Amino acid sequence: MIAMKRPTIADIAQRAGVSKGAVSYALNGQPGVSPATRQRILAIAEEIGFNPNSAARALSAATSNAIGLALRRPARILGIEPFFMELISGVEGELSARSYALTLQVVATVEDEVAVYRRWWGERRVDGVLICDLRVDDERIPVLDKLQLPAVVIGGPTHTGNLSSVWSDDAAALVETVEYLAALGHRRIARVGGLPDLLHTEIRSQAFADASKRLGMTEAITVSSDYSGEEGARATRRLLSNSRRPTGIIYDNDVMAIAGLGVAQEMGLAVPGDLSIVAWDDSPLCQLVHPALTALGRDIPAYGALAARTLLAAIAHEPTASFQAEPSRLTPRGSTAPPRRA
Amino acid sequence: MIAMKRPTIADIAQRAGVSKGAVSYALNGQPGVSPATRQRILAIAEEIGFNPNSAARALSAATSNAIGLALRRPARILGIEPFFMELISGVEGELSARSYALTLQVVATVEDEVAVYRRWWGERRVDGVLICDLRVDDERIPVLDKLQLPAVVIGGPTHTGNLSSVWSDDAAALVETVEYLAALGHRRIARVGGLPDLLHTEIRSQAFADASKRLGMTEAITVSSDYSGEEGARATRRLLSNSRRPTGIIYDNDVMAIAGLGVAQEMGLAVPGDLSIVAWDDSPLCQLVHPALTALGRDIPAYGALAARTLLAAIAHEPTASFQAEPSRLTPRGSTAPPRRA
DNA sequence: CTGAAAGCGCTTACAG
DNA sequence: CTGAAAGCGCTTACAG
Repeated sequence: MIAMKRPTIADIAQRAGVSKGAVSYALNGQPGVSPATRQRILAIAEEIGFNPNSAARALSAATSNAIGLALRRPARILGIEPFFMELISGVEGELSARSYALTLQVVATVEDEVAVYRRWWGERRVDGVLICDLRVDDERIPVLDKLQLPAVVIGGPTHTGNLSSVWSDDAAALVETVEYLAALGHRRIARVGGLPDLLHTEIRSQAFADASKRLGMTEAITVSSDYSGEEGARATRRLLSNSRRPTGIIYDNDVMAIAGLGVAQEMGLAVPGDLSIVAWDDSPLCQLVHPALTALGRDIPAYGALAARTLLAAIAHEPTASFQAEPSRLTPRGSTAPPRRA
Repeated sequence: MIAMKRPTIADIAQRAGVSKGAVSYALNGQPGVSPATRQRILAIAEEIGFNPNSAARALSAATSNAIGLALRRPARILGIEPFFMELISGVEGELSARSYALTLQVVATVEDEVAVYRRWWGERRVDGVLICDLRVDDERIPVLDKLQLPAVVIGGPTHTGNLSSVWSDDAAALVETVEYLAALGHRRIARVGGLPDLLHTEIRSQAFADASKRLGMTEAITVSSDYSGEEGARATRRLLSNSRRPTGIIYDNDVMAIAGLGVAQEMGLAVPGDLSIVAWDDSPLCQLVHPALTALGRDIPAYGALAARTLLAAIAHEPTASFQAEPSRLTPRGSTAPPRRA
């Protein structure tokens, strides 16, 4: 068999006895062809297994039908956080329905990340990007704004410049958690927070401080970390070595919470008897350990899908806004209980 | 400020006083321009921040400068396995040096996966693809072959049809592990394997059976699972409920090993006293738990980089071959010890 | 070494 | 409703 040239709209036009323009209109659901002609064209396209050349389409329509996602975390940490893969699968659910592709890039620094955006936009590789890990004073925002690259922030809702965002109410979730621990009888609680310059860390820290003060907690400190297990373990060790150690700890991710559980066991403390543990971003990991971890969870794929829809709307120049996803909900499991009387 | 049109080679040509063709040659390092002209063109391109339109380049060069990766795992499982993110970061290290992009797609079924390949290739979205999770009788192989879509298999080295592959010697790693457990004094060991229709599962199962027989193990059974924590826990419970329970278990991934550790603790068995645990695909997760897990690890980013290089060579029509990556190496930690005398 | 031109496969005004 | 044609921004033979 001779290697066949891939079919083009010219082939379809020839077989249907119409112009290439008519084929284009028919294929794209545009007006300009009669229903009968459209049917015929569609049937031929289907029959010969036609797929439009994305480069040709991109070149003439000035649209790439791809969106970009740059992830700036060390591979070591990226891999063990289920968050991103779940987010990605939600994003793709939305994209593939419209034949959009996702271009992914792992970057090391914010300079690299910004360079990737410039290159992608300059090359017309993507029609827009999704931004993660919003910072309090985020240098990406002005760059994106200047570039006029359509972008949606996953996070916020403040500090997003002119960009739309999708966000969930972390403060509310944290208040719910502190109230839950207070109701169990905890008076000394701590929090192992994520990277301190991330906006959502700031929001959570503030909510934690406010809620614990309001509820009459005698101590309520936040220790910063980088989401890695090692840092989570180190922070836990420091907290538990204190003579007035906390009876409950809230962790900003699942990985650190699991590391914290390991440290407690290593130090001979019973969970939940001596220490209650709450993990943010519930994931299957939380149910792998013993006891299973009480966790704050949300539908991350739905969050990603919302972000993708918002970005697609921005790309289509539809009026967009910032959207609030559902807040994280607390699922009590075996790692939380009233504190044992000293 | 007026929104500026993005610069094209025509702009550069005009400013340099040469033809577009000369600009193209200069930019792509082709012969056909004098060193002085090339310098001048490059300087102008740099100055005005020129990036070639990827669609135009793709259309005329019939190359997309992107490769595709379709991942077929439920989002739930994909997220908690560090393997893929580490693989991806290794792949990208190789791609970004050559300005190649990675197009990622999460799929649910093999039919969807094959449909994605057809569409990508039909649309000329990608120049080649990387294939994971090779099966014993893999329907993707003949499709890719027929499509003439350049592809490299991550896995093998057998059952890859005409495709090149990168692989590591799982059998050797498993033999090393069984020998290690035997040297510690274990006589009854078990294995919780991955999906049974994956080729590497088959290879590991065979090696496990052979090695344990050769070393005089009285019992050495493999239980199949799907890599999820729930299945790992269930398999562990079943194995440990046996009156002649194993004193050591090898798990095909980290997640199941951690779940198994949880089950042992739940059943009141000491690890490593009553049960030794070995995890495949060492990851930071293995050091999160207490005791830390003895694990088989390899440099996954390097594995991904090798795969990317091989695919790029295949795309460039360079002669390619299958490459063997380093085998997994065993890192003993706290979860393995001589079995306690019953 | 350089220029002029065709062509990649689409989309989209513009005429009929 | 349909056709003929220009144009998107590159690459690449083909002449000079």
